[in-house]
Amino acid sequence: MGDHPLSEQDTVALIELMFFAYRDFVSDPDGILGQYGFGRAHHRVLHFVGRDPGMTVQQLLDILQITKQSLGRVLKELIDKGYVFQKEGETDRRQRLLYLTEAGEELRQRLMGPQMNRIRRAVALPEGSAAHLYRKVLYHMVSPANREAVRDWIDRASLLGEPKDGG
Amino acid sequence: MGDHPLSEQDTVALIELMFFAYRDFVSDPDGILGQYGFGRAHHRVLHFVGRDPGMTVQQLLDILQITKQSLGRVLKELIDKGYVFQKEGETDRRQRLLYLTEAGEELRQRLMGPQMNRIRRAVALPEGSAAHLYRKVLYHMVSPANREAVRDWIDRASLLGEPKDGG
DNA sequence: GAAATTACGTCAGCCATGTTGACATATTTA
DNA sequence: TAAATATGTCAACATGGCTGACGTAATTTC
Repeated sequence: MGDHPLSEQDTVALIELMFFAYRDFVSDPDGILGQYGFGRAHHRVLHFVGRDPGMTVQQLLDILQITKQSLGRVLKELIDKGYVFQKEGETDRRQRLLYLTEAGEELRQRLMGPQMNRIRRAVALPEGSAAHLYRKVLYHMVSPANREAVRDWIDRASLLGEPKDGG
Repeated sequence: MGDHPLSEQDTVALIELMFFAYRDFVSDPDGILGQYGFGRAHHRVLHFVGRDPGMTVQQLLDILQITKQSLGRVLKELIDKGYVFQKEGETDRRQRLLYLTEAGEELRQRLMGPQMNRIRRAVALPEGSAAHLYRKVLYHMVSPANREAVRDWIDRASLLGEPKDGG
């Protein structure tokens, strides 16, 4: 079942939909971020730190796949403006564990709202269980070399109900 | 059926997958583009012009949703390096209709190859008809205000088998 | 205990690609 | 003839990537 490859037509349509969907997907947060003098890069940091409070700088770099210099710039701004703070690691005092302040968590939620609505709207189709399939499809669109890291993140993140510390 | 909204957990996982998937989705073309001294912006122009040869500059602007100054820069480079050429409109001589040269079409195909593989791989799941659902999901992730334009594009592009002109 | 490695920060400069605002030219429409 | 349209271009600026180099504190290794 289902190993008829997609037609060229259909495949190209999906490529283009990926472009349009992503463009609009990030447009809501972009508008909010502007009010704070932030950009997309700040959003990513807020999001992932909020999901995994106490993560190290290196862990964040691994997820974002950018250089520490790029991260440094936005991280500094988030800290200076009071949305993120750092704590010295207890077992390894070289580490600067990352946490959101209350304002940071509020902003993170505010940014996530429209995207959650968008996802829920998109997945709430008469066909029903679109969510499961969609998740699989997006997962398989990640490069094989990155899948373990992505799966680790998703698995680990799903365990992070309560903040570990840092208030 | 299926109007139970997605759990917060699942929704956030999809938001993150969208980020990871898009990041990797554009990574293959990025590598190729580097060899030509081009970037993502050039890719978009090559792609859409190749899909709709003879389109006007304004049509391209509407699809990309960028300013004409931004487009102007990359378009000029693509023309100077011989991947795109322009033809005066026949009915309206103010227009500069856009076409790919042979080199442009070759590069476009080369850039599209890895993305087609990626989509086909992602959609070829045991569940079978993921493609249809996936298309719907991505479509519904486009902002309502943009859906008509996106649908128009997809519909129109599906009719463009043969180039209209321009050799 | 000295040396190497690691985690992190920072300075400086470069590049790609988006933005706004202003202005010019040719052509079409009213 | 006047106004609107399609396109191009100049200048300045912002964001967020990048490389390369260097510094410091802490940990690990020999």
